[in-house]
Amino acid sequence: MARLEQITRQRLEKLERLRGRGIEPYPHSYHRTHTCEEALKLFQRMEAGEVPTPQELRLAGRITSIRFMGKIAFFDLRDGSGKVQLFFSRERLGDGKYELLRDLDIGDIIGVAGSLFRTKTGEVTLDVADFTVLCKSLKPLPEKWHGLVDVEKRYRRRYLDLIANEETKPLFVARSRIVSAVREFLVQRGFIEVETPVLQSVAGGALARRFKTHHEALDEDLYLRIALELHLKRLVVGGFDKVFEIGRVFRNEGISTKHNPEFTMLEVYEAYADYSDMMGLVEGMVCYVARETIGSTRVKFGNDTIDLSPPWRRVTLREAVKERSGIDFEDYPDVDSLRHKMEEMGMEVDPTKDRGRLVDELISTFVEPHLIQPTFLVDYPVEMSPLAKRKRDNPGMVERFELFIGGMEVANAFTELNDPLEQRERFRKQQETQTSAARSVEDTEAEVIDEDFLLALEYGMPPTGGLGVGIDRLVMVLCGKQSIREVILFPQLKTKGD
RNA sequence: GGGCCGUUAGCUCAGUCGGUAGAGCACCUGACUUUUAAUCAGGGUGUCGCAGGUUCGAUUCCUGCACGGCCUACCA
Repeated sequence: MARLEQITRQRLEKLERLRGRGIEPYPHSYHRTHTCEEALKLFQRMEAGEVPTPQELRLAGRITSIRFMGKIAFFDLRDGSGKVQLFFSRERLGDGKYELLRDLDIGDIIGVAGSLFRTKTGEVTLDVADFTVLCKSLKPLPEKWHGLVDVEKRYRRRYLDLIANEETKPLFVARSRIVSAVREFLVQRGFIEVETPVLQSVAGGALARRFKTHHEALDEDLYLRIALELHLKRLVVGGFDKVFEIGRVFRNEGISTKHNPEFTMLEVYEAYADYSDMMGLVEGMVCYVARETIGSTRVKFGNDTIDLSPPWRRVTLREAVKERSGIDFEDYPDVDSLRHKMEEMGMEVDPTKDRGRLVDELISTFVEPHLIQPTFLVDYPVEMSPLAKRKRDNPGMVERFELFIGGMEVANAFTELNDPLEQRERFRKQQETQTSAARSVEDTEAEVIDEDFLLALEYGMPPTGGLGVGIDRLVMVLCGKQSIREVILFPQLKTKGD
């Protein structure tokens, strides 16, 4: 700490020295003519004789390296686009201005004006005729060679990670392009993007512990949404036949390499479609996004290479579970028999879990870790899926699939249940099992049935296919990152006082 | 919630079989007109995560705590 204080003190002294010479270290603006990248490209074109040699360029950026050599000096200047080397000479700048360089540090932001040339070693460099301090930095940057390694600091001070580690910024640029490509794909197909409330009096559409908040003026408890589903379906009722939303949802559950309390979800609804159509849609979308962003449908993920080119493997949930665990859950039609079977196999089974949750446990224990290549698990038991329509030929099952890639659930889709009476009944059953499942204390008030949603269904929702995609996980797959924190700029960490 | 591991200078890391620490980068002083991990000569700047315990003495051993990582659990 003392070292840091000392460095800050030294920099404050430099700051005062600059002020003493009538230089404002934090001016309001600087009008650059080019970015670093543009400048380098321009010079190549100049050398090729395509454009005339310009008189003067103005660049601005952060100093990332300083090499003094007596009467000359080389700095590296970095902006959002790239890096350009700067050349300063006492001869050109004059004694007074050249001496000012001594009060600059790595990390300071400056504007420079000058002309480009190639050094002896061939690097395109700006011969600086004048420079302007744009921001004096008071803290030393992480070391240039190793960058910032400390994972906790990388997440808590992402700005330092972005400055110090070259690979961080491109990753988040890639994330941005992935989201754009998703949007493009859907918009091209006639889907309309909408925004629905984050603050909800009934947080439905999924079963997860909610974040609670309070609106003062209304004097009403509200919850952060845990899914986009119920509001988007209201819009389908209202005539948005093809609609989607990309938005943050919030789940008050554990944090892990695959879970962040707030994460980005895409939900798509298409009237007159069913889950098979959604399968084709997500297959096409992921493939399109991969080609548009990483330029390939093959991607390295840990020790595996994932091949995203369609068609993807489709296997029924029942077969997958049977294959991996040896249990055919159709043979155990009620909770007790299934639980006994699982206990027989030496699994520790939570006695409050209903049959749907037991099946879910079989999936996550036996099946999910093996689904590295894109795989659709198809046809789920009705107990696990209160918002999905029953299969045409098997009323115990629903038309639903989950998409797994890299051992993670990446998407979930179903043929939406649009029978308002059955929907009410399913909610009611869900509420029963849930209260008996002894949820956590703050959740004992359990899920209230969303009456307004049911009312909407009573007006009539066309047959509809719905799809949800975990955008963060999709980014993980496409960028080959095994922790969700690597693809979220500011992942949730515990507050640390210091 | 449980298990394992980590926390030493601004950054990246050594180290002390228990005698209060050291290297590179960064930083400070000086030299240097084509450097680019510049080089050369000097300079060590630290609550060794926090709190207890054992001990003549703890950064080191023990216990607890905090934060983080991985695993596990939880998780429609």
